[in-house]
Parts: sequence; structure tokens; C-alpha cells
Amino acid sequence: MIDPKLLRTDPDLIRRSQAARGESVELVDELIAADERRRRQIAASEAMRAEQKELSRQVPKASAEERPALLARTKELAQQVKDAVADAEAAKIVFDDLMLRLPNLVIDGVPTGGEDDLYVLETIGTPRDFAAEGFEPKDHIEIAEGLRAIDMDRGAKVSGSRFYFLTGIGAQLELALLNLAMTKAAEWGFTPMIPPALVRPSAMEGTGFLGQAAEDVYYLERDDLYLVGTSEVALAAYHSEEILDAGSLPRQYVAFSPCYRREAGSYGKDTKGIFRVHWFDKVEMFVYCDPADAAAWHDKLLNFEKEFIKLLEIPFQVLDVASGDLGLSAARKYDCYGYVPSQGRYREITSTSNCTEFQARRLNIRLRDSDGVRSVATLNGTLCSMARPIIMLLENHQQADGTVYVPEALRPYLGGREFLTPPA
RNA sequence: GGCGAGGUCGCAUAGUGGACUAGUGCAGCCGCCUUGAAAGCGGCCGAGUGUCAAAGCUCCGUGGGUUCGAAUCCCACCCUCGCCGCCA
Repeated sequence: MIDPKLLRTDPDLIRRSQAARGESVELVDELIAADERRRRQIAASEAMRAEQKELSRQVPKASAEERPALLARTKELAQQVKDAVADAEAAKIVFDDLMLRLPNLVIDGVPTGGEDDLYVLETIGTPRDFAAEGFEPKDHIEIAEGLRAIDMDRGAKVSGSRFYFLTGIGAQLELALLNLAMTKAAEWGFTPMIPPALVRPSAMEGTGFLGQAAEDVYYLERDDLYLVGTSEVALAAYHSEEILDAGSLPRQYVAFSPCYRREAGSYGKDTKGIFRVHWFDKVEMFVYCDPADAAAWHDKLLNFEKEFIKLLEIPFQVLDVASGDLGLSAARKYDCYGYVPSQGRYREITSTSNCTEFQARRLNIRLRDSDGVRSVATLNGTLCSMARPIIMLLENHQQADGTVYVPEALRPYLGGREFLTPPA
């Protein structure tokens, strides 16, 4: 949620942000109208309530002759207050509903446009020239078949399409990535967390996943619980309804959790392999900080992601995501796209969002310093979303003989081996 | 899943229909005193809304209801704790 005060002080700022996102500008006017109606009714109810309360206090002291008239008047006032409050609440429901649909304000400097207008900030590393090496690169499924690392067929048999088993060296590879990611994050000052993957609706709504993204979310009706699509949900809700001491900020958390995504509306897209799946495991960074430091923390999270991808020796690009493709919560988003040789292009491997105070307001997370109480800022960033790094490791580091080179950073977590080889 | 107990302004407690402000203790902050500290004394000391600042108004787990008036009575729900059952 954006700062409701902006509706009164600077509605044009919100209109500009909406326009940049390609979202409704009229929403702003509807919000202002609902807010005014609510405030008007509250003012009216407060005036009547004050009178009613005063008369109520006189009831016990009133004489037997005065009492009936007094009671009649207070009763009448009670009804009028009730009506005014009811209308104020109706206006508030309209206001809140609209407010939940209003996306975060876009930060100045974010490129405008849609999905294809992202801006490449830098390219790191160079894709291998397989032709020069004299062989055609295989895709990750072919490579994984040779290594018996991924079992797609049995994934489909047991759970359906877009499910898989990591087997043997594939499973070990995920555990190695997990350990490398967690070790690095701890070095960088993050507190390791293993959060629940099932959350209440409030956590889901507070992080902005029940709006336009709701179709992509698994929901357990019998228990009124959601399966998270990212541990960002649990990590953001972790401090919900809390007031954090400013001295305890920033708070850095790194979580390992499964992620579940329905991938509704992506039928036929990336159907091959484990690029787009209904479940994967992920190591996610999350930061709570003073809003004044949010932009600096966003850069830090991006740098941690870059450092990690460099450790995996995968060529990649850093993108500044355009305003129209930000999602509800993000005020700015940087994606890293790693190279996928079988596709001959870069594909998303990490994503870091600066959500400014948007999630904190919805989840009621504040900080207290010498000036009082105000909202914190939250940021999140992927460190390692298992399936995609595995694809990129297998494909970029494949050898002509079907083995796969292991980057030095991963070797300590894979028994020191330099190459992944098929089981005997 | 069954039964029971309980949720009050950081913590602990008081408050079971009406007194202008939900009382008290602890912790915390400021000051006095002191060489310093402790003790003692005085003051401040939850959040939201609102305002230049205030006043005011709202909030006693949440949501309904009864009443002129609800922390207090009624209903539903949520959560916590305990015991029993089941279980990785």
C-alpha cells in the first residue's frame, strides 16, 4: 500500500506512476472520492457521538421525571451515530479494496514500457563458442539424462506435468548450491531461516500476491492456507504487526524454502525441462531497513546476486525492469538473466525488488526512532532458485563427452569433484 | 480430533454494566540529589486518526449482537497454554 496521505498531498505523483505502469489513472479519483466520503461521515459521527456520550453520563443522575426524555434523545442519537458509522465503514471498504489494487509508486529512473522494454545495465562473462569447440550444445534434459540427474517422466507420472525428480548427482547438485548459497549469505551478514511454506491469507495479501498474481497461487480451501510461491511471503510477514527498534535495522534474512506456482496462463510456454515448473526450492534474501537506505540496499542485493552467479561461472546480463512489468509491490526491480546455450539467449535466473514501504504498510511493520514511529522498507532478492541455476550449470559447463565441469566454488560441496559424470 | 484454561497500553497485573482521562507495579527516558553509581524524589512513558501545534475521536485477541451506555453480558471465529488420542 502506498502512503494514503499522498492522495491528499500529491495525487498527481500517483497518477504519473499509474500511467508509467500502464495502469488505471481513474483509480486515483475513485480513491479520493471514497476517502472524502469516509472522512465526512466520521466527522459527523464524532460530533453526534460526543453529544450522545455526554447525555448518557447524565442518565444515572437524572431524576425520574427527566429520565424518559433523556433516554429517548440518547436512543435517537445512538441510531444516527450508527448510520453515519455504517456509511463511513462502507466507504472504507470501497477505499481499502481500491487501495489494495493500487500498485507501488515507480521510482524515478525506472525505464518506462512493458515486458520488452527492459534495459540491459551490463553483460558479464561471454557465452562459449560451441561451434569453435566442435560440438553442438545439448539442452539440460539431454545432459541430465546422461548423468541420471533429472527424471521428468516419473515426475509427470507421480505429480503431473511441470514436476520432476532430482536424482543422484542432480539432487547432490541442489544440496551443493544450497550450501554454497547459505554459506555466502551468512558471510554477508544474513541470518539463515527456514520458514513455513504454508501461510495465512493475510501474509499473502500483505505481500501483494492476492491481486493480479492470485491466479498463480495454490490455495488449500479446507484449511484456508496458501502455498507460497516464494519465501518472501513468510519473511515479510515474519515481523508483521511489529514495531522494530531503529537500532536493530537493517535486518537481513536468508531463507530456504520450497516454492509453488500454478503457472496459470503459461500453457505451452517453456514446457521442456525444468525451466518453468510448479515446484522448486529457492534461497531468498530479504531485508528490512530504513526507507532512506532502501535504494542502497537494493544495489547491495543486486551485487550479492551478481557475485553468486559469477561463482557459478555462468555468463549473464543485468536488467533494469521496465515500469510496466514490475508487479504490484516493486518500485524498482533488477533481474539477472543467465545464458542458456540450447536457447541461444539469456533467461531469468534472479530477481531483486525494492518494495519501499509498500509491503510494510500492508503488514503493519514499523520502526521507532527518536522522531517516532513510521514504516520500514522491505526488499527481496533471489540468491539461488535451484532449477534454473541447475539448467545453466549443466548447459554452460557441458563437455563434448557428456560430462559437466564443476565451478571451483561448488567443489567443496560436491566432494571435491571437478566434473559431474554418469553413475557407473 | 476430544476436553479444559486463558488472551487488558513493552512485561506483569487490577478492573464483571455508568464517577472527565483503563488503575497499579516493573522496565525504559528526562531531571533533581550525588565525586560517580545505586537508592530516593519529581516528571515523561502504547498505537491509530487528526493538527502548524493542539484539542478531539478510535482501539482491552478479531468480528457481530444486546443496551441510552460494554474491557465487563451474549454469539461466532482466531490464537496461546495444558491434558488425552493419533502421528513423522
